[in-house]
Amino acid sequence: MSVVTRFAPSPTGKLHIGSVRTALFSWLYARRHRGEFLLRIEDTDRQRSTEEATQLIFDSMSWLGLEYNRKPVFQSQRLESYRAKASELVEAGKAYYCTCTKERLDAIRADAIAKNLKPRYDNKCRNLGLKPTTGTLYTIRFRNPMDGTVVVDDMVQGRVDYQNAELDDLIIIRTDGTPTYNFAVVVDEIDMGCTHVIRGDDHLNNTPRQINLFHAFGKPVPVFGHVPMILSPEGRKLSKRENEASVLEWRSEGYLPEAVLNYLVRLGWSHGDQELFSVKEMIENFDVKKIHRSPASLDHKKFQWINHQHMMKLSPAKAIKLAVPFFKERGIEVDDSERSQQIFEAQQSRSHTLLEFVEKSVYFFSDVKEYDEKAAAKHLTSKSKPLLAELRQSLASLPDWNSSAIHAKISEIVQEREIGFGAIAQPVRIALTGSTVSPGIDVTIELVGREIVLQRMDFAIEWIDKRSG
RNA sequence: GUCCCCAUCGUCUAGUCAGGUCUAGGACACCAGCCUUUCACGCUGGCGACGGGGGUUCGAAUCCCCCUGGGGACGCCA
Repeated sequence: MSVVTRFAPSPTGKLHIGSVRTALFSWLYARRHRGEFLLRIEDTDRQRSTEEATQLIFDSMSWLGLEYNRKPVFQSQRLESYRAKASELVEAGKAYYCTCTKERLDAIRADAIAKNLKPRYDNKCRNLGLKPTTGTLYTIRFRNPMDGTVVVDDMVQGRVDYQNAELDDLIIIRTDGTPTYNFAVVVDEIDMGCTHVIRGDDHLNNTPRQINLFHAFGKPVPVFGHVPMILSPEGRKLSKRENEASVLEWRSEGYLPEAVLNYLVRLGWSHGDQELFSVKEMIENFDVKKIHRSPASLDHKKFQWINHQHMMKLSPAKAIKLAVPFFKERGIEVDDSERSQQIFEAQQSRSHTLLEFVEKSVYFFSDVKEYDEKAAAKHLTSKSKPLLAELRQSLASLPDWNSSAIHAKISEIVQEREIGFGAIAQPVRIALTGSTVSPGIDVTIELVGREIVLQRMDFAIEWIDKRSG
């Protein structure tokens, strides 16, 4: 039988990276076994589900390249199926109508907690044989077995046993006719033909209930794999409110989708000592057995390093294409010219993210508005002024405008005057970029372009005059 | 409270299932040095962990028990 996995997020906010990782693992598992990967939107909670959140899920999946094989399934469009399935169970005596009010349920729950007992339904309606009547609110409850053991044979967690006595009769259809989570999931898993369910380990405790439901339907139970959660850098639970919990936030911070996947796949999973993976390598080497059982914390520095490694593999043409929107946000139009690509190549080893590349490269594309104060005070002085002036004249008449010719010219001046390379490089760097940080000065001069270089050097010389005068 | 899961450097992890080759390996970070026109990249070296206590065994990071610590579940949320 071929493998079918699925990702089933609820559209109630940002797409959490913990969820994204389970999506990745499910996707990887399906790809690895040449099976199918499906998407299901769990939107039965009408209060909390939103269109925007649904769109966010689609956007995240497509940005990451996590493609699903069929049209997404929306639980909200399957309400009739759930009701029909619930009726089936009632007719078979495996579920029953319950007229207990929310208030009564709250009361017995409060009572149990007060007595330090596990809160559970008291089975009041279990054997009443109630029939639905118009005018009274009722739910449908699953008749859970009273005794025996449910075994979860988990791909990640191993074998976990639960006593049926620990479980109670869960509501499967609410008073408004909508299904509850545990029920809808089982019906969907059956209808969608899911063979493997990989999800967060916060669902492990739901699994025995769901297994009983599968049994009630007489259907095979899928293979489960419960993966641990992702913790914040402080080792705490990652709240949905936190920005770093959202993948799309990572996109706007300039991270690459393949790097996000690489970072996430290494969180809780390993393949020997290998740190860097292409998507192809992940698929080839993915093995659920190697998923850790313990939760992992986020580490931004390592994420940045991984992103940097992927930045180094990026072709200049693609990098510019990806960076254009970031420049645009800053009001800078950048084309895909040869020059733009060379600028990326010059900055590639200095950029952890696309955003960092853009922020460090604005002076190539727009005016230098001001100098770094300290740097200017140190390097733009009456002492460096004649050096700037001499280089400016040489550059103005330099026959070949390329970095090696520029480098040769600077070397010439430096040798004549018997000074260090930096004595001239730093002042020029500040004149051209406003700061002490840039690619090699020869490359920087070349890529800023002759006309602008001359302008900025003139301005720097004037600036020195004004300062000292 | 009850049930369930987890526990190797600061972090991600290898090693745990089949105990010895582990005075515990790799990566990120950090520190020092090299390279050097700045910043990076790169290179070299350093710091740094088996949560605690009992067992079993000739031998335990690896197996068992207890403790501690962390997390999850116990909803007409998912």
